[in-house]
Amino acid sequence: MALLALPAPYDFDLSTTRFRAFGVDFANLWHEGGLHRVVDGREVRIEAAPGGVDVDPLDDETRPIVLHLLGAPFDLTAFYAWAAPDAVLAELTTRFAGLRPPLAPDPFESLVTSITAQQVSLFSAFAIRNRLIERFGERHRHAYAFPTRERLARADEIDLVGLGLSRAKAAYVVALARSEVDVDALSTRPDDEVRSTLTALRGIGAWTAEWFLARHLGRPRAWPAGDLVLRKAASLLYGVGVDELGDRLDPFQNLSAHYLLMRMVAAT
DNA sequence: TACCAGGTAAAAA
DNA sequence: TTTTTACATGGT
Repeated sequence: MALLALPAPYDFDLSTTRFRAFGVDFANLWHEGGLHRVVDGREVRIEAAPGGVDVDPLDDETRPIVLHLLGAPFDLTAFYAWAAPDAVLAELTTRFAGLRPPLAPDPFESLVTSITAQQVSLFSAFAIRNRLIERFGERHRHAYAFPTRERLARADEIDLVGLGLSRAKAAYVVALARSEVDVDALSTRPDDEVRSTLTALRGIGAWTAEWFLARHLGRPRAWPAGDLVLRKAASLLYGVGVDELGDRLDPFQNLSAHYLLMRMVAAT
């Protein structure tokens, strides 16, 4: 076990809320106060520590992936300074100081996770996704490795329907796995090209493409305007439409979205 | 029991 | 071209 430093401020428990708030997450498993995830075939445990997190094992293989998982690329200092004049965000950046949104380490996993979350409640989505992970993923000591693209490419749509996906979503997932699209290559493409490439695929609309930009690539200006909770936040906290709010939050739409969502999850 | 939930594509108008 | 509908499960 070794210390992995993260830029201050960093609140590990707050930042990992997503992995617990909607039920158990088999791929990002909370166990005895730590986060367990399979990285390159090995289960890694991450727990809070002064100045960052303790990671076991920490080496050249796990370090860059864990840093990405924990949202290290985000510049919270610049965001907080920029947010100060905005009454809503000033309050949220104080209340949720150290919230660093996690980033999905794998592009295929990020897309499949979003597809399972389309339309249905996140409690429902997590339950269905866990069954998908259990059926097609690989179990380690505690956490599961998320199903690989190769494994899902060989899957039968009917089996995915049996796990609770709609017939349409089952077809989206299998077709995505079998497609020719190089999802890893998207990381070097500009936002608009990522959007157009992804939305050309069946089952991936603007909402899913935008969350890919936000939660996998960590692009600062990603703004899932179609998101139901963001729409509620725009109306409730700002009294404006979600598109107008997106313009107002430029160039920190992504971090703003995460702080607004945390506010909505935390209620009141 | 019904209805809604961090959408999307296809059908109908 | 714009509007409506089907979809599947979990929580309330």
